[in-house]
Amino acid sequence: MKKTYNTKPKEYILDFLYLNKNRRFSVNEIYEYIKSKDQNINITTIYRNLNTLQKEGNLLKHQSGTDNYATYQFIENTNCLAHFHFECKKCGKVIHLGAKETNDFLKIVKDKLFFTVEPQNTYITGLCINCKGKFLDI
Amino acid sequence: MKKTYNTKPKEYILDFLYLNKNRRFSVNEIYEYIKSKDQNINITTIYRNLNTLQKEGNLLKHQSGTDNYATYQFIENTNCLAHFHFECKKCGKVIHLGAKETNDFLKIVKDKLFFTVEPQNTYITGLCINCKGKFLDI
DNA sequence: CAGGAAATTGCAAATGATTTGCAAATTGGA
DNA sequence: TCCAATTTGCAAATCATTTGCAATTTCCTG
Repeated sequence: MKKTYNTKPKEYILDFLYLNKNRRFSVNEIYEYIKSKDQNINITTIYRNLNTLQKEGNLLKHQSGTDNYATYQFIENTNCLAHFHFECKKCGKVIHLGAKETNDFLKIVKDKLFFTVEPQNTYITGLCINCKGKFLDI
Repeated sequence: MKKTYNTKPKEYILDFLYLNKNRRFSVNEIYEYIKSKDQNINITTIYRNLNTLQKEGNLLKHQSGTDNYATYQFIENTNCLAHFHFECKKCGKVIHLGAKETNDFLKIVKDKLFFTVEPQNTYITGLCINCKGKFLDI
């Protein structure tokens, strides 16, 4: 097992993650956040730490078809193996569907299509109740 | 309305698309395909044509969190407004869930979570019956 | 079927996010 | 306090994708 050391860059990065649970953010957002705290941390360090966190399974990495940069997402609830997630494409809010409703649906998918879904990785986008109606530009 | 001209590069690109409906492919795959036909077409031209097709709504663009290149997908069935799609992450096969099952599920999502999904844009990944069991490297 | 405007292509260079090499600095246990 | 292992910062490299521009192609019109 590899040793790990606690450092100031890591600390600031984790601060950001805990302040921004469950929503997507870019590397640059972290960079600006840390700069706003008057800390001078190299963006390479942020990339490296995020990659490590992702490999350890603590962070999801997304890449949209339109933006040319990745976004990351720190999931609060680690007990997400058994349900779907819905993410509002406007505000980024993540909503967890109950395990029963998820499983009822997945059973239908499996029986009809012989298709096996891994719901922990499944984010379905749409609009939450607050943003619906406000959001016009597709 | 902008005019369009038919050209040899376009022709080869469309050939590829029709031969590879419903599965993800990379720009480089098209490039290699056209080279294998002894045609010399600049990769920039492929990029430009795919971008146009995407803007016209005839092509989906995906970007995974791990690969650092985009993939595209040419959807055969244009009547996909009312159902979910399941895509096998190994072979890329796309399966269409029936409209009834889709709507039953979306009704539950809306009633319970007040969340509105747009199913035509929803691709849920997992494993199809053929690939399940063969696929080990997460 | 020749002329010409508009679209498209090819090429080279630019862009921009992300990664890598390496030396210097930091961490935390002995 | 010492030291091996890890982590950081910096600069340069990488690599997919985009852009500028001149040359070529398309196809409509007379």
